[in-house]
Amino acid sequence: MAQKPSIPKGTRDFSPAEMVRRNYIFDTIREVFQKYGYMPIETPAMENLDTLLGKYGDEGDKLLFKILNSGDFLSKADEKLLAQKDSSRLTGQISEKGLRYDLTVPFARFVVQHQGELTFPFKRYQIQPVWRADRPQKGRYREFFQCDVDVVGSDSLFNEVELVQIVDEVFRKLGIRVIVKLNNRKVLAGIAEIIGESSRLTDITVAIDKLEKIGLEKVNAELLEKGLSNAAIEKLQPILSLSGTNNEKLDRLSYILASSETGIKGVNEIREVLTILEALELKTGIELDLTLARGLNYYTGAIFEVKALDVEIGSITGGGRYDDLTGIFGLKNVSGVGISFGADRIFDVMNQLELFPSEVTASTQLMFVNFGPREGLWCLKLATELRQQGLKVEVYPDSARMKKQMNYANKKNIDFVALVGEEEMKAGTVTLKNMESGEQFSVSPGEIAGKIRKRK
RNA sequence: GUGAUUGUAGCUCAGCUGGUUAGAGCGCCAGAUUGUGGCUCUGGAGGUCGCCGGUUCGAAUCCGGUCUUUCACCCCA
Repeated sequence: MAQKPSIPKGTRDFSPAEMVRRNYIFDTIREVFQKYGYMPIETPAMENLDTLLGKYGDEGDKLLFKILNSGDFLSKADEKLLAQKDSSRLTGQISEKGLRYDLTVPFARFVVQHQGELTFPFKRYQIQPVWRADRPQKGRYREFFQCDVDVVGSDSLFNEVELVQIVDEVFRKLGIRVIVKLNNRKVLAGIAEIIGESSRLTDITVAIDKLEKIGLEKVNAELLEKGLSNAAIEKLQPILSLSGTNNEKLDRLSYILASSETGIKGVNEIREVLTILEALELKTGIELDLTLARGLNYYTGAIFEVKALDVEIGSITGGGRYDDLTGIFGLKNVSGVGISFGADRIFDVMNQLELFPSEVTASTQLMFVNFGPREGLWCLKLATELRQQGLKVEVYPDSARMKKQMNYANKKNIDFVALVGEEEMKAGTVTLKNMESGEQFSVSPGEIAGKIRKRK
């Protein structure tokens, strides 16, 4: 052992057992996306740094993984900056590429760059890893997968509705009970407006987003610290403590926000989405939650978040509408709305609740023990036939000691083992052994498939 | 970026206030059983005690640094 191998902080290997489960989640999500007419795209792991910088706020810029230029990158760097060890300013000279931070910004870039080839409204999904140089902690990694669905080029609220339908269908298929939380940035903007703190919208949303986690008092304390007036915080209280059914909340809100044009627009949008959803009779519960803010600043309309009902884990899916994401890349007036499924957290939820169906983890159904070249070849032929009948079959590659071969089958949880030695070949039979019960019988090759299928 | 925390065999961990050849369980390999896995028994392999430096006659043990693990904050999926 020369050195202990390891992987970078916050990254993970996935074992076969984990991969079949992860793929089950990805496949399920993909299938639903396609059912609604969304098509897959992929973008490079790395983007030009100027595509990424400035899109996620100062905090986000810090969390970008930057890629060193190739070659003698230092020779072109500014001597003074080098001498001063000014890393932040030096970065621009020695790095021009970075790993993608999310899928939404690369998607916006994609839309602008390929606008001539696309048909709008453009519906796409994208399942790829993203990277953040965050410090890892519970349920947070430096490399993780996002499953995004977005539609751009349509202002219709039908799109919001459709995304909720997709959420409903995905989680129903996976067997996870969830609640969809809905809010609207326009409502939040309206609230900021009527309490006279329009310019502090971001501070307000970041603070009230924590309401559930840290409580009303601490939220107020944070708002005060951010420089909001006592009067404004006072005015905010009845809004934060709003309760009742969705409709009751909406009625109260339209009264409170009456003087804010933006606020009322937001209320109406929520009302319309909820009304349509009601007509569609979804299984998933939908709750208007004013404290739902989501950090991402580019959201301008609806905001979604999905929480699992049976596990404490935070949100497992989230998204919203952004009116001008492509604007920064030079394409104006293209509105989009999308959501992102958090595959890693969904995985954790399903594991905890043991929701993975047994077929998902099923391994090889039949393994032929290898007795030697002649027997092996005979088995290879039979295995080929059985595979054509849809069975999962393998032939042990080496004529190793039988104990070793049986052990392999046992460890791999293989259902049946077939023994074909000299005797069986002469008699034209196969000795089939059920690895679970240990029972063993002699059958003809034609009976094998039936015996194995009967077990299910 | 801030504050804690962890690191000893492939894995999970023990190793008392520094003292001789660093242990256990599980796993692995071999045998009991040369065409039969899981159970049992017997034997065996496997460790520069994360790394670098310091204190000391002597360091897995104490000190400093560094990396790593986990957790909270910031932020976020």
